[in-house]
Parts: sequence; structure tokens; C-alpha cells
Amino acid sequence: MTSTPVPERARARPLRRDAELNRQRILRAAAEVFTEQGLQATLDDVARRAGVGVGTVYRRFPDKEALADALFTERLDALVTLAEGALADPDEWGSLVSFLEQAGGLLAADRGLRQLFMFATYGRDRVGQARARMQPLVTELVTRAQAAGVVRADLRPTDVPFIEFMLAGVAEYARDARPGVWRRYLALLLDGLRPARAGTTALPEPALTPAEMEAAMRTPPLRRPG
Amino acid sequence: MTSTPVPERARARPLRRDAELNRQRILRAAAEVFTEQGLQATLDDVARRAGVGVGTVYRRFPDKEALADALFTERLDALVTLAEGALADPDEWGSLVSFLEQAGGLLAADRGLRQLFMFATYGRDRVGQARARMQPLVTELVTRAQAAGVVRADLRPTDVPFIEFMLAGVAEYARDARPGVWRRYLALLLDGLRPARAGTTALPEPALTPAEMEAAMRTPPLRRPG
Amino acid sequence: MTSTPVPERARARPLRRDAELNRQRILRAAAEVFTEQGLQATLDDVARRAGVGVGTVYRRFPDKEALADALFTERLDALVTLAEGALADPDEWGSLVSFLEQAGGLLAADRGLRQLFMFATYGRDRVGQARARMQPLVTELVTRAQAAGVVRADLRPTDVPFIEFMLAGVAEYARDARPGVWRRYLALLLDGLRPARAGTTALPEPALTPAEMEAAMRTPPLRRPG
Amino acid sequence: MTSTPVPERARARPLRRDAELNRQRILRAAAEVFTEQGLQATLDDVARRAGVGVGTVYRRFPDKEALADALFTERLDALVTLAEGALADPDEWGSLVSFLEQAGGLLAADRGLRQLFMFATYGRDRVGQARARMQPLVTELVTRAQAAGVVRADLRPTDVPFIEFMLAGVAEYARDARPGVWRRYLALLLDGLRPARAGTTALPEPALTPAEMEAAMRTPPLRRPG
DNA sequence: GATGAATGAGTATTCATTCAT
DNA sequence: GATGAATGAATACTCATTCAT
Repeated sequence: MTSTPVPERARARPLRRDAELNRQRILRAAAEVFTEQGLQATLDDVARRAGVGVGTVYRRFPDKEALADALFTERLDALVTLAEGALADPDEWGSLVSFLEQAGGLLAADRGLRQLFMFATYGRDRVGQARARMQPLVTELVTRAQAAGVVRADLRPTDVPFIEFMLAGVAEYARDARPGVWRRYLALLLDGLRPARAGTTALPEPALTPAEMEAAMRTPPLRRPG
Repeated sequence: MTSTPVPERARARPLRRDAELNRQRILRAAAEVFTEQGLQATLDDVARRAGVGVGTVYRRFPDKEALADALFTERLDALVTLAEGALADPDEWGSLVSFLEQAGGLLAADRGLRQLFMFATYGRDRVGQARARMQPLVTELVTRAQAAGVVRADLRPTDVPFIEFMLAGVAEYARDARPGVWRRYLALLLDGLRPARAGTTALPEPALTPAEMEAAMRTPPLRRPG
Repeated sequence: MTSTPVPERARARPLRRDAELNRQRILRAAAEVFTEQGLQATLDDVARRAGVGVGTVYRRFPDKEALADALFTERLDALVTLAEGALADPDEWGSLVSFLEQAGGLLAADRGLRQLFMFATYGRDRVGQARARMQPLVTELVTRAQAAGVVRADLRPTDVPFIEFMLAGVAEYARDARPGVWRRYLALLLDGLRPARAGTTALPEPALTPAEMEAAMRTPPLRRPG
Repeated sequence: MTSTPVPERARARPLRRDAELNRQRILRAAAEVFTEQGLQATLDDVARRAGVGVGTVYRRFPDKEALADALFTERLDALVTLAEGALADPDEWGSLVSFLEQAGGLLAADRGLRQLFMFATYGRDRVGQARARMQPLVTELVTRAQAAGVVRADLRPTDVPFIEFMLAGVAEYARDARPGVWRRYLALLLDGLRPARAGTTALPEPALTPAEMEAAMRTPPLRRPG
């Protein structure tokens, strides 16, 4: 913070130290602002919170979408970390549960992220990449649990993100009335994840394939048609 | 007052024929447009689609909110009808399932309705009324199933709308990639609704009370949903 | 008030009994509505108050301006009547005073009329005709008083309407705070109208000629230039 | 804080040069446009005249009211200056006359200002402040003249603004036909202001108290002035 | 004739994005 | 590089006026 405030600047690409600093500031500000107000927050809001000019925001991120995108990526990175942590836990069932819980916690705390998930006009681009990194981890989490017989056999890795979407739906609706209820519904879902027993129905409709998952992400934002 | 100084004024609704027709056209158009684009659609869009001028839309509905409201009411009425139909079915489990399925179908088909549910700036007022009419029906549906021992004892009537919210979350995300997957997750949830067995966890976090449900509806939402 | 309120209807033109009735109703309604809300009142407001449809208003008056115009004329007719009454009074000073007072009272009671006077976008057309009828009366009032030596010699008949405009200005500003203050300023003006004494300045700037008065009335309403 | 990690941020107003220039341009344009068209002029009109985009106008002034307000303030400041100048003149009568004349000139030249005074939807807040600054000056002007015996004893300081309103009324009506006639009526009024003589009536109706003056300003005015 | 439904240009305001300093 | 000023298309809503019934 004190020394070498200005970068080495030898190679072309890497941002100057202070530029990178600004980038971080903006991302942090955007996270806060979007978390509080949702995605309709103004870029001026973000800039003000970050203590920079709007121009600076635009220098770092081509447009609002890109900023949301970057944020999205960051959050997904957090999810990846969570998944990695979960995998490190040898408890097949417990690790899955804890992953879903922590992911739910992230989603419940962040309105902007929920909007991105549910009505994303922004940010779908980078998701693919992040999801790609997630996928093997989640797959491992799921198959390992299935191998241990603690999770129903017809669960698919792509079901996991959808479980999160469901929790996001709950969290959004109850956001003020009772921010924590999503845990109730996670419990319900967890019971549904257990191995088949009497009365269990096989899951109809196959899960989305990874390719479909991709496609879902790329769905055009649905702006005005005319 | 005696000699008819004023011509025939007083027939309750003379030209109402075409006016009502237009009202229907507008509602139909709004349904389509909101379904496709969500609530950020312009009233001009609606008017264009209906083939009328904006002024006509405003003549019928004081503002955008009122239009969404009317639409919402219509849909919620449909839900009420669904619940009534379900109650008429003596099969305790089947009726609940069929209700959830049909409600899911409605939600899945209508992006505007989903937004209304989740990010609504509009229409929360009427939801209360509709929910009020729903509540006894849903309560009956749930308690009857519990009495018959086909549903877990700790399920509460206010859980039902949340199940719908979850399905809405799924439907929104997969809306183009695979509009029907929500059925897969309904199945998962249904398995979770079954009576407690080994491995079932008691639901943590109490369900929302009806009062909290009310409060959730009245939560000041975001201004623009996108 | 009781007999023959409606014209003989023999020739082609005169309105049907009920049509004329409607015309009166509309004028009465307009008077009320404009008095209360000023000229920005909607023609729908007027129609509603009159208990007729807007279409009827438009059948009787080509546009809003014409309606305001007609109203204006009506009021000016009242002024004419006032002037006639004043002339009947042999008291040269008293009659002038009483005319100004009554005219002031009319103006003070009617916001629409004040607006018409002060910012008229409407109604200037017919004023000419009414003013034409007024002029000889007012002229007589003034010259008679001058002949009797009770009014300053340089007062001109066209000054009279301007005295009204001034009172209108006062009345508008104090309309709620103290509706009656205009009388205070009328008194001030009356003192100014007295014959010249020591300290009296001759009036600079000639009064408007009748032709200029005409012109003032015809001043284009000053809408948007582009 | 030591090594300037952030580039020069903090110079109180860097580019303000051109911004301030634009602000001036906008105010000037608004003055013109409002003067010509009155307050119903569009902010687009103002922007067009100023040669800037509407957005720029909105960047400088939160809304139309604020712009009118700023303009109003400027003008009222001019009035205050006028009053100060008048007080500096030792001639008790002449200074009062010259103040009324100059104020009349301002009002006569500016249709927007007249509307603001008489039908203002805007700007009433600041008027209060300006009036507050004016009041002691005007009071001094009046009482000094009364002490010198050159003005009638029953004149009150709150009469002064009303004299202006009267002149505004005249000026508005004759604005095109003869912009200068208001001087004629000022002369008339001035004669009325002279000390009581034979034939002078005591002013009926007390003048407005300062509190009533305040109240008059706060009167909810008409929405659109035309 | 009367009615009130329909029309659409017009108004204030917002906000993503560009660009001169 | 950073700043924040400028831009203008877009949006919800109003109201004078026209016209089908």
C-alpha cells in the first residue's frame, strides 16, 4: 500500500498496480451495490460507491453486462472453492449437504446474484467457463455419494445447479420476511435426494445435458423484440 | 325531468360491447407480451400487439401496475380453480400432486407471472386476496393428505406456494433450453414430501406464518426487474 | 328565469330545446370547473360535471378554446350589464366606483377568468365584440365623471379594463391567503383616479387606443415556436 | 496518501470550467425561452436553445422546477440589489419611485417571471427567502418615506409586492400591443400613494401580514400554467 | 343528436454509454 | 489513465380531439 504504487510496466498486458486496484474497488463496490439494490442499480451508483468516476468503470469493463459478468464469475469461483472444500471432506453425504448449504448461503445473501441466476439479462457468457471448472468437482461429489449409496441413483450433476436455482427462488421471495427459510426447503430437497425407497418415483424428464446447460446460459436476454 | 329533455341517457352499458372486446384484446396482448418479454415490456408494446393505441390501454387500466394486476388476478383465479378441482378429487396424494403439477405448468408457461411472483413491483395487493382464497383450500389439501398418512407431518400449508416458487426458479432458468424440466424437480420435491422414513430429517426453520406470508408480499420490491 | 329561456326556433338555425339546454349545462359546468381549477381543467372534467359526454361538448363548441371563449363572452356580458347599471346611477363618482368594485368582485371570484385575462391562450376572439359593446358605456361613465370634475382629466376609457387586470393580479396572488385584499388596492387606485392636485404627475405613456386594445386581444397565444 | 497512488484526484473543481459554462448557457437559454413562451416551455426547448442535450439540463438541474427556481432566485437577487440601490438614494420619494419602476421593468420584460409570480407551480420556496431579504429593505424604504411625509401613512411594506403584481398584470396583457404601458399605471398608483388629501379614502382591508404573505406563497398553485 | 371509446403526439424524466479535458 | 460532463433514446403517462355506435 505504501511502496511502488506505480507498476513495473514492462510487458504490455498486466494492469498497472493502481489500475488493478481500481478494478478491485469497482468489483467490490458493484458487489455491494448489486447485492443491495439488485441489477437495476446504476453504474453511477457503482462508481460513486467505488469512489471513482463512471469513465473508470467503463475503462475496466466494456459495459454493464461485462461488469455483472465479471462479478458472476467471481461468485462462481467462490462456488468452485466451496466444491473443492467439500470434496476434501471424506463424508460422502455430509460433504454434499454442506456444499449445497454454503452455496445456498451465498445465493441467499446476494440479490444481484439471484437476479443474475433467475432473470439474467447479463452475465451468462462467463458462466460457461466457471461451470466448466465446477462440473468435474460436482460430478465427483455426486457420483461418490451415489457410489456410497447415500444418494439416489438417478440424480445427475446438472441437477445441482438447479437445486440452487430453487433455493434462490425461495430466498428471493422471503428475503425480508424470513431470510433463512431457504434452509427449510433445502432440507425438503435433501430428503428427496436420498436413495429410492418405497413410494419414490423415478425422476421423469432427464436432467439437462451439459450442452443444454450451456445453451440455457446463452439464452438471449429477451429484450424488446421490435 | 318529465318530458325527456335529455335523450335516453341511462342505459347502463350501451357501446360496452366493443369496449369490452378491446379490454379482452388488451389483456390477451398483455398476457402474450409479458409472457414473452417479462414485465419490462412497454405498454406501447402491449398496445401495438393488441392493435390499439396506448391511450386505449390507459383508458382501460389506469397504469401498468393495474394491467399487470388484472392479469395477475386472472391467473391467480386459475390457481384457485385448480385448488378447488384438486379438492374434489378424493385421492389424498394424487390430488396434491396434480395441483402442484398444474400450478407448475401455469408458472412455467408465463415469464411475466414468474416475475410477478419473484420480483414483482406490481400486483402484490391482489395476491393477498387470492392467497386468502387459496389458503383454506390448500390447507385442506395438505391436512387431508397428512391425516391419510401420505404426506410428512411437518409440512405446512405455507410451504405450498414456496414449492411453486422453486419450480418457477427452475422454469425460468431452463425456459428455452428445456421448458419441461421443472417436472423433474417437482418429482424430487414430491419424494421429499413423503412421510418421514429412516434418513428423513425434520424440517429446520419453521414455515412462514400466514402473517409472514402477508409481509413477504408487501415487501417493497425492486423497481425494474431486469 | 322562468319564461322563454330558449329561443323561438322558427328559422333553421336555433338549437333544439334540449340541445340548448345542454349548451347551458356545459357552460355552467365549465364555469364551475374553470373557476375552481383554472383553465388547465380537462374537457372531460367539464363534461363529467355537466353530466354529458365529451362528444357533446365538442358538438356544441368546436374546441376548448371556443368553450373558454364563450364563457369569456358570457362574463363580459355580465360586465356590460354592470356598466349599464352603473350608468343608471346619477352619482358620477359613485357609479364609477361601484362599477369597478363589482367588476373586481367578478374577477376575484373566478380563477379561470383571471387566467383568461392574464395568460389567455384562449378566448381573445370574442372579447373584441363584447368590449365593443362595453366601450360606449365605459366611455360615458368616464367622461361624465370627468365632466363633473370628479375624475382626473387624463384618464381614458381604455384604462378601465387595465384597472381590472391589476385587480386580477392581486386577487390571484392572494386568492387563498386573503381573497378580499383586492379592495385595498382598488382604494389605492381610486385615490389615483381623483382629479389632479399638487404632487400629481401627468400620466406618462398614452393609454392604449381602442385599436391597440383590439390588437392586444388578438395577440397570438404563444405556444411552442418550433 | 504519501505516494500518490491515485492520480491527482481532489482538486475541488477541475473541468468545472466548461461545466459552469454550460450551466450558464442553460440558464441563459431558459431565461430566453421562459421569457418568450412562459413556463409551459419544454426542457427540450431549453436544451435546444442552449445547444445541449436534455440530459445536460437534467445533470445541472434535477428537474424543471429546480431550473425555474434557479432563474427565479437570480431575478429576485436582482430585485434585492435594486432595493439596496434605492435605499442608498437619500431622496425618500424618488428612491421609492425608482425602485418600483425598475422592478416593474424587470417584471415587464419577463413573461416567465410573471407567471412564476402569479401562477407559479414552481419556485415558491425561494421566493420566501428572497422576500425575507427584501422585507427589511422595503420596510425601510416605506417607513422612511412616510417619516418624510411623502407617502400616505396607511401604506404597508407588504403593499409593495402587490403593486408589482398589478404591474405584472398590466404588462402581461399589453405585452405585445404596447410593452411600456405599465408605466402609465405605475404613475396612477404613485398618485394614489401620496399622502392623504381631501377626497382620499382610508385603505379598507388591512394589508397582508408577513405571515399571510408567507401563506400566499405556499398556496398550492395550479399544475400547468396555461 | 349524444355518447364515450379510441387515438397519438407531447411531456418530464432516467440511464447506459461516449468523449473532451 | 482517470474523470465526470454530455448525450439522447427510451419510458410511463396525459389529454385534446376524432369517430364509430
